[in-house]
Amino acid sequence: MSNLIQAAREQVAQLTQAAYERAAAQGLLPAGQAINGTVEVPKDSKNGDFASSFAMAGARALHMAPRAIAQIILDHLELEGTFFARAEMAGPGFLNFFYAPKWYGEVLAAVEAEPETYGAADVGAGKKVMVEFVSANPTGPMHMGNARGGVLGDTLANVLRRAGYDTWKEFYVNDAGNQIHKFAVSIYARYMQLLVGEDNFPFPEEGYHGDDIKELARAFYEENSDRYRDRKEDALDAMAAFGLERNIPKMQSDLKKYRIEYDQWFFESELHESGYVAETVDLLTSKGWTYEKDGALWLDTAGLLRQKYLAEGKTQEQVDKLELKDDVLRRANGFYTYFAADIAYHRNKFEKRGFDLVINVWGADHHGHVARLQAALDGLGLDGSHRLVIVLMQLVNLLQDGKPVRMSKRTGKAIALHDLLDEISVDAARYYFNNRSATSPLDFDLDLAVRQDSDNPVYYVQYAHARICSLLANLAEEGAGVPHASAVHPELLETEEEKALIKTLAQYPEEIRAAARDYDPSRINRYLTTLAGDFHRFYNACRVKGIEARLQAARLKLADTVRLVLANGMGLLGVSAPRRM
RNA sequence: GCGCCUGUAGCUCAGUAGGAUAGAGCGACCGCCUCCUAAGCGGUAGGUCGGAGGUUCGAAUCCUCUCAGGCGUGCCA
Repeated sequence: MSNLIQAAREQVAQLTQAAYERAAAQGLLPAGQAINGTVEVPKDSKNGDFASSFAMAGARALHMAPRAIAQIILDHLELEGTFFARAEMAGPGFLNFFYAPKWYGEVLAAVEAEPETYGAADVGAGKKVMVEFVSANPTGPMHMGNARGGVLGDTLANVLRRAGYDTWKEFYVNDAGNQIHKFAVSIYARYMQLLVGEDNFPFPEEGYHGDDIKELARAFYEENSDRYRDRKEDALDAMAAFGLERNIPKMQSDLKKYRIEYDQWFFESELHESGYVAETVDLLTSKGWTYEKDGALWLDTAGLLRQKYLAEGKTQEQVDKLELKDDVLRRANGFYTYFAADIAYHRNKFEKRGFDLVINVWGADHHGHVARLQAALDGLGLDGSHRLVIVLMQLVNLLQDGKPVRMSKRTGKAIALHDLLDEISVDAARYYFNNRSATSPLDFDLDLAVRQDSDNPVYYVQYAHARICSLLANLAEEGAGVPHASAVHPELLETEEEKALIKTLAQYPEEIRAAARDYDPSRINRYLTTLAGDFHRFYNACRVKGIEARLQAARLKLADTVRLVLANGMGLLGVSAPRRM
């Protein structure tokens, strides 16, 4: 049990309950009442390390004033040998508990016992979870939205692993379907323009306008000359393959530079070629969820959603008010839609590969697809409503000189991920894109980001780490090594700065747990900023070098413990922990 | 119209499963290195938590209504 906050919280509840029972046995309080008081961490540490609302919550059941109850509980508390040195009554009847030195010592020992994996939780219980993220179309370079999604997904997967999940990172490559056709048509148009002149061959309005398409056409021309001039159908197949063969490795290397590596790149084309899409659609048909209309095969999305919403507790009246629409799975021309392939892909995740939980990181502009995909999986008996979690990420607003720049892959104006990494460090980019929860839109001002050297919060955290490393090196030169936790006298760490710092160290497992629970890795950023701040304040208030030996040892141990937790957290973020700056 | 997300300090955002006097960073202003890294620290200024009702000992947090912004509502992906 390395979660000492949780352990102490539970102890408060037990101590309070035991005191109540002792008082009740003496007839001072009515016996046998079940009272659910909460145990909170007060905002102001003057109000203790924990506050129990037992007396207020029990006022009604016990027929007594909260403060009277609190006083009786207080008189019957037995704190000998616990994590707490004392307790007092305050305000409307709060019972405030204060840590004993023993607890502070335990925190240092807990980090020492498992520095690399400190913070581990078992909320995942070994469940197999897939995090699918970025999954950008391979028809062009990745943009800022992909950069944010990449950091979010990668960091989330790291957090979930630490929280006890068996995690798997995946990139879904949309190498089939209509947009690949448009991709090929675009390359073909640029290719023909090379051969006959730009004005003599029209570029399709729906095509991809970016310069990267021109470069692909030129490269294709250099390999094939004019061989494909009058063979458009053959050319499209060849060009699609050519473009993907160049773009996909580029995406892989860009992401790798960004320190993102996947367990698997899953190709949509495999689902089509193996007949798995057709099989999945047939399965939906056999379950009665499809019908034919206008030559196309439709999914009864409206029916599936009604069933889903009623199961979630919406009333019939509420459901009737919704405007639910059905979706096409197979067009009249025999081609399957993206939606059909997506259902098949997710069936594959659950049924074929046995994932217990699937998390997809999507841009918020795709939110309209969440419910219908979950409902379709429900229709297959895969319980998508509970096992498929979509983390919707608000989009990145790209700013230049404080003004918004429209991002569009079609017009080719997107700022590419590899351009970003030419401008700012991977550390800065990864920290920046994880600095807000997914639900809040992120402004990215390129001019600011480039200038953002010392202003960037990542340096604040890294600086704390470097400072500690330097401190440790200085003391090592004097022969003062970091002591074992059992040799530290925690009662010497008595300033507010030292105590606040240790409490923040103890908070780490809680942050991991909450980040995993809420699928919100940006908590780790905020936590590290807090920890670094607490350290900087400690460092400013408490000298380490050249003081009394036992106190120096205790503070040295504290500083080293902070170093370990900073490095641990930065590891989750994929940010480096420098020894000097 | 309907659906999802968001309204908290000048700006960008937190607010831990309803708790005590609502916080941080940036920006502004005033201070702190003969001493372990000043990429740091302290202080000041700045708020009717979009608005109105309701639930209860207690609401930024839960419910209803309402206002504003973003996104979506394809036989595109």
